[in-house]
Amino acid sequence: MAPRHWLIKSEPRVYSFDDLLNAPSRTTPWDGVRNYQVRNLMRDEMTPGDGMLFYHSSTHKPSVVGVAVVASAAYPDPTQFDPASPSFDLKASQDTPRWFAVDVRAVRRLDRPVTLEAMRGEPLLSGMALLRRGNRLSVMPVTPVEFETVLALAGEA
DNA sequence: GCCAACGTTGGC
DNA sequence: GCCAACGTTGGC
Repeated sequence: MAPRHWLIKSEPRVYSFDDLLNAPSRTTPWDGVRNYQVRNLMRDEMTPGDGMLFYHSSTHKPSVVGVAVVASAAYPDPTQFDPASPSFDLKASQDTPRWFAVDVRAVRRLDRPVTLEAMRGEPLLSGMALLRRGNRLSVMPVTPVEFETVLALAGEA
């Protein structure tokens, strides 16, 4: 199957694209996801090599700031089993994990971040899941055209 | 800090 | 299975 594309949101005060660039092997587990739609996307649809747009939310100028890649298949999110983690889930067990994570690796920072405002102004992105009213998913699918259009808005060929 | 939108929970 | 209450997200 052709590689798919995704957009992942993160609050930069919590975990920024720079944090990912500075992580060992520029890779981190994308764990702590506690939304079933997102869980299903990660578990059932993500494939290593899928391209990702890294989006900073809840900040002055919400923007896509970097490109990343899915770096592992989905695996049970260890934080669900850790009573010390804020993402601990009493109802999850090793036999029947509820939550999944994938590893995410930074590819490159965008020369020019692509702001939410800029994306709203681009007709090719009019159907983008991120721009739909009321959408709050932290991971969502992006079409190949949308992916390339965002890169074009960032000044990349 | 406000508030709209939406997911989850739990009583019935 | 309904739905009100509550919590969270995230742009503004």
